[in-house]
Amino acid sequence: MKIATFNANSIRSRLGIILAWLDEQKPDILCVQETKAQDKDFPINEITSAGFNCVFKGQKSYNGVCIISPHKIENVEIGLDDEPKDESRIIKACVNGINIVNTYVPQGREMESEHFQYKLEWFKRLKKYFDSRFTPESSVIWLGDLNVAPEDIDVHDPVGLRGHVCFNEQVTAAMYDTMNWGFTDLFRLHNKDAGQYTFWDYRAFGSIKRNLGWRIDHIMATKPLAQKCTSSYVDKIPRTLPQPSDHTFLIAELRKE
DNA sequence: ATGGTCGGCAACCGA
Repeated sequence: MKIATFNANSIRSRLGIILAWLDEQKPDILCVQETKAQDKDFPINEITSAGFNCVFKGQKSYNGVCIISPHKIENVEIGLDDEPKDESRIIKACVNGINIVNTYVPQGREMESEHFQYKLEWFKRLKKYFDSRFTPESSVIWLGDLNVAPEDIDVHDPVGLRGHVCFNEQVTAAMYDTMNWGFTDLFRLHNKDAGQYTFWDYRAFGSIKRNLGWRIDHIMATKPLAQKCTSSYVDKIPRTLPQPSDHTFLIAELRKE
């Protein structure tokens, strides 16, 4: 069982990359965030023509999430339970008996802003969401762009970046609190070294070449699934480049049984 | 270094 997550920053402009990756990697599940397409503009025909099922929810210009799988996608739910539902930030489905919760957590903008408080609150609401549907003994994968780098080893400059909306004590506590409901970080389970990133801010000069990265995308699993996880790693496109890259797929592999 | 660059979408917003 191969499960992956990818922040597309527009699924339409990354469709070629996604279809090539699906064809090559043949994952069981690919979750995408920041599809940036309204439902009427979502490239569903291209994806189904490639042999995949896909459920999605988007909005104009921003956000947007989807779940892609060659398998049957069942029990789809969109949005959080209370208002604002943020329908284009969370989509849930069941694939081969595994519950998949794909989230695009609000970025937060500035520490002092209401948007950051909203981000902290979002993690609390997500914990309730898990609590109302599952138990820690259920088979649940929670993955996506969580917009949090929890540890010093998850950013290129822990001193300079401390206090950023994606790297501070409060936001880490908020993420851990939701994780403590019953999730294990599958990537950290298999990788203890620093400097393993999933995101490079292209606004920073030469961020990719200089490897100014962040690990803000995650794949979490409840205990029963974490026990079956054999590996987790970041797949970088294009592969001709050294370590950092433009596009990163975070992958976790689970034993079938 | 308080900018930088993308993408959506049609003036700026968001990351």
